[in-house]
Amino acid sequence: MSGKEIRRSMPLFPIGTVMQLTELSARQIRYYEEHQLISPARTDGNRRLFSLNDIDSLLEIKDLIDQGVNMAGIKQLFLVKQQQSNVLEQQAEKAKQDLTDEQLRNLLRHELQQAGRFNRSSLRQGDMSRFFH
Amino acid sequence: MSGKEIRRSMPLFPIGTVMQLTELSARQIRYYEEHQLISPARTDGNRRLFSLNDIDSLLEIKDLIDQGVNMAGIKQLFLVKQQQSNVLEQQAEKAKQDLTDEQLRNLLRHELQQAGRFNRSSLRQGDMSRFFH
DNA sequence: AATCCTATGTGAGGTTTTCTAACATAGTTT
DNA sequence: AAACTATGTTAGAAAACCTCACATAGGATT
Repeated sequence: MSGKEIRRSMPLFPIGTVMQLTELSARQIRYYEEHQLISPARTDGNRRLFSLNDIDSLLEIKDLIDQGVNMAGIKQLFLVKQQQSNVLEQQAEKAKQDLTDEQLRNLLRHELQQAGRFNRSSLRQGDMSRFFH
Repeated sequence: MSGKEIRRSMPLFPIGTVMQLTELSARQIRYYEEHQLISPARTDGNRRLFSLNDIDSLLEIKDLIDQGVNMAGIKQLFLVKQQQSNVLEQQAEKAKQDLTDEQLRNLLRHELQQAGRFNRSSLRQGDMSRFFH
């Protein structure tokens, strides 16, 4: 959960924009929320505001639905994927603890070089990088 | 005008989101539009939709206003900057025409490697890269 | 000092967008 | 055939946004 994730999770888009970006109907988007596949933020006035992550999820949902997966299946897939990334994160964390100071410096340097780029670790291919260069 | 510019100019955000992102009032944003410092798109229902470029411009406007520059000054600055980038683009275009095929292949390869990253050529320092990693 | 100008605040009245809730339905699944 | 799933559609209400108009503080101009 570094800075970039905070940014990618910023609530920015109203449902109308998301409809166009994803080519999903409002009904579909709300239905997926109802089934807890996404959890868009709300304004004070109770209107949904979606993040880039939400849009990624919706595009992923759309793909899976096209492939015949139902709500339950998608939910499970999301769960697994989340666990996976948790495991990877933990491993990375653990690996760091085993490093020498020298190695750690190298690692940090490389991570810094990565900053400022898109680097989604998604199973999908064409995610939001389609919309922002 | 490559693909990425199309993306950065996509109308996405309603004024409410832009207000929060820029900490400008709706009145201010509309006033700057009235003075043609920005030209946000409109929905079918006549609501403004702002792009990432619009938000960059607004942040730039805000900086300049803080520094005491008035509307006319900002307008001139924007004009100059646009001319500048036009010149740069022309130069780049001209340079390409003078290249050998070999050099051209190299150039294209490098440009492709750049794809998928943010690379604003703005005078400002902290632009939208603040919001998206 | 009186006036004008610039940038912004505020409010009214109207329209668009979104909200929830309900009912409808074509395809599955049981 | 009955039930379920995913989606469409509609209605009524509320939020967000629109334009236009008037107000005003602080600078600039006369």
